[in-house]
Amino acid sequence: VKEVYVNIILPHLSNRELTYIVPTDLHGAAKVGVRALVPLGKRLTTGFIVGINSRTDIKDLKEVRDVLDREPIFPDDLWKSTRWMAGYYFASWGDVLKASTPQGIHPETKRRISLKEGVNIEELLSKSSTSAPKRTAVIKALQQYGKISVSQLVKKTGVKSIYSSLSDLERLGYIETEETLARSRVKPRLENFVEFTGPFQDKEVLKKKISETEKNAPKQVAILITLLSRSTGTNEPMSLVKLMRHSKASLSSVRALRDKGIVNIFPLEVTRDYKSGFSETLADIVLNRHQQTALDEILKGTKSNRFQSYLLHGVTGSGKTQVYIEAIREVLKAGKTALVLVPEISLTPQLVHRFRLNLEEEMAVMHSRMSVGERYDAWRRVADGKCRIVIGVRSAIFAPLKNLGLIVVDEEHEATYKQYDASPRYNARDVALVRARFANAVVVLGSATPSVESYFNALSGKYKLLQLPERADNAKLPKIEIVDLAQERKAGKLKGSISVQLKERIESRLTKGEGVILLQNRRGFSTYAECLDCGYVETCENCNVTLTYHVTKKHLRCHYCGFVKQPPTACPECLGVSLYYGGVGTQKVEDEVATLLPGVKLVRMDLDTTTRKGSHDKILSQFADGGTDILLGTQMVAKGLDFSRVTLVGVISADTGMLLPDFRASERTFQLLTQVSGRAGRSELEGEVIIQTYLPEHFSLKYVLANDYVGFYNHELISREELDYPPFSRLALIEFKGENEKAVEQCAVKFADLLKEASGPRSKSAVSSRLTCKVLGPAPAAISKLKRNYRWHIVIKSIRSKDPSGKSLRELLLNTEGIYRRKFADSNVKMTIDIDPQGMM
DNA sequence: AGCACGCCGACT
DNA sequence: GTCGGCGTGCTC
Repeated sequence: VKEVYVNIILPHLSNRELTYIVPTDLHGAAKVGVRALVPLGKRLTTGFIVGINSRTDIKDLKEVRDVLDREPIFPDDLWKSTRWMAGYYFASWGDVLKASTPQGIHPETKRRISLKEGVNIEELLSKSSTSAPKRTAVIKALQQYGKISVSQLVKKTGVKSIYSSLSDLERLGYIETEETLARSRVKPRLENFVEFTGPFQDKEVLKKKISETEKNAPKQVAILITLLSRSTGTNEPMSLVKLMRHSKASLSSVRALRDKGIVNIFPLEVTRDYKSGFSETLADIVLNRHQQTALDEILKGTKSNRFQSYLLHGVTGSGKTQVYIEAIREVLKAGKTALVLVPEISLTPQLVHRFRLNLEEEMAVMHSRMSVGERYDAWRRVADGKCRIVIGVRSAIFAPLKNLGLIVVDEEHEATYKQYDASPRYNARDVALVRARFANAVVVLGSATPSVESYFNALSGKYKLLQLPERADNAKLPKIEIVDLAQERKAGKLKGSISVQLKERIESRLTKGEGVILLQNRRGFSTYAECLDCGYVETCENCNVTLTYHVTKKHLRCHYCGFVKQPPTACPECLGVSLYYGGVGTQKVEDEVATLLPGVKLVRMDLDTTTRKGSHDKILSQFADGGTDILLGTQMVAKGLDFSRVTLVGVISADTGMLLPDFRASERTFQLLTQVSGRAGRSELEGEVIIQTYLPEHFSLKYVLANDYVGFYNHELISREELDYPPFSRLALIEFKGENEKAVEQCAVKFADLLKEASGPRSKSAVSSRLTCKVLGPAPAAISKLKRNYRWHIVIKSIRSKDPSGKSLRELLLNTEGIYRRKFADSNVKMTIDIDPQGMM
């Protein structure tokens, strides 16, 4: 009998493949791309088969326990994309594969621990309480929580390296462990439905029955009428919950009808589907000249069945969405599928809604607020080919669509496409280009304010540039005006953060019944709390940042780690009692508006008011139908909203992001201000924008004012070139963090030394990174301490003209990382590599 | 990640 | 010698 071996990739195990023997009965089932259940150490876990061999030199192999899929669960283009990601982003392929499948579909054994029956705990505790604190903590936790997993036990006790204590306790017979194989934890959701039984599907029979029942059971009649009106002609079953709600009847009434044989109650599988509470009616839309030209170009690409990429640069309100929709329509007609990426679903309810109205096609919506079950359902519907359109956030790039024809990346400049907090640290926009290449599909990157990198690529011919220079409904672009706050202050006219000019404009718009949007890109009340006597500023215990005062909760809070404390009654340094709440957050603006314009209905939209599911929709629909006059918020209010009644946009302070220590600070500011300005005047009503600033001379503002994207781009490009920043280089950010400040610094210094050695003028490396890479740092990060961890950064700039493919950067990093891990790595210091980082804070 | 193993200091 | 804590390194 021929032997069969498989190479398996497991999450967390870097990129090492492990080899297993395939038992004869699984020979047919083992294929590349399917998952296998395999033993690892003393547990069972799920891995991906990435190779099949008929021989191996490795001895004492374990056997594959089971094969979990009949066919590969990824289409080929996605499979290849995940492998590319692992290489490009320095992630383990296993981590990428895990990130690209819904949680809970990979079976794994879980160990659960409990106290053994009949053990004298008191005796044990008295014996070990002083000499063995860890054991004591474990026993007490088990006493309190019963049977729990090791990870929970670690959380509850706060004990690190718990395993030796556990094995001792087990050996001594105090505890026992139980291994359970958790099969897929997510299950299809079942809901009860109600329908008429056979005889009562006849209307005459039913009417007779209704009049018979009328006198003694009014509730039952209400149910029957509701069900009848809902299922006219079709006899379609109705959800039990809905039926009860609409007929205001109870379950017992429905049951009574079932017992009489009039209705059936039965479970049906339902998919947990995203429904936006937002509504809008479908207008008859005819593409204008520019839209049509752009669409025609895109369709040339889709018809060629070859990879092609486009940058759709359309001013705010130019109707990019309609171009996407028409392109998708054609792609579907050709029997292919489409993927739409958006920065954040809850911020773009109108986009999703417009897709639903325009395309009569099942679509899967994937966003960050979905439950595990919802994610699984959406993923499965796509994998089973039940829907051909996926619209979703960053991780939707992993949607298992087969026969992919088009990927749209809306607002391609948005930083949310980059995952920075966990491996794989990928940018979904860039992965979209790679995936489309593998799939021979078309990519459309859309934005009113393209990223400098993308516009550069478009001008250099890497992408085809498509322009929508006019607003779709002939609306004019808004008039933008700057208010110099420094001058206002000097003239003694400024009290608080709202200038006289802005106040007057708000009043005049409100008297006309029009809507106002106010932007202040800081949440909370004040951004710092300072003692007026000695200058002491309240800072976070865990992070090197100031605390924000929240007037709603009356506490100081850290926006990075969530640390909360009460504001001090006296200064802890000098015992002074005059605490000054400086810096302006949305809550302070809210207060000022209430004082300045009494009686005005304002709603605040920021992270603090939108934590609950559906709160976005609520706030927005209220504002849309005139229930509120002013929508005030952080950058949330700048994105994707399209309300015709908004005629005035006020920017409380344009300066919040301008001076951040990040090479993209100007770009971010330009984008935010242009985007928020675009919210004003979207129909016949002309819009105006007031931007308040202490830096009226800043070049970003000048181009915002002139509505001159290209001007901004040209200006910014020069400084990018001077400083070797993207698009002239590719960046790698290497971060070191840990609780021991000295150790973190030492690791960073060591790593930087290795880098400089390898990339310096005397380097002998084969593909020399000499002169192609520049090393910056090591230096403490801008936020030098975060969640108790000290942080140091190294930045590598790989010059594109000398290293176009990034090959020499990769080599430099791989070699250096190897030496570092072998010789210098300190387990108390965590090192991460972030390729193409978005923020460098 | 999850787990075992082995080293080392404190205590018997 | 033995026990308990902690760091290191392997998992086919």
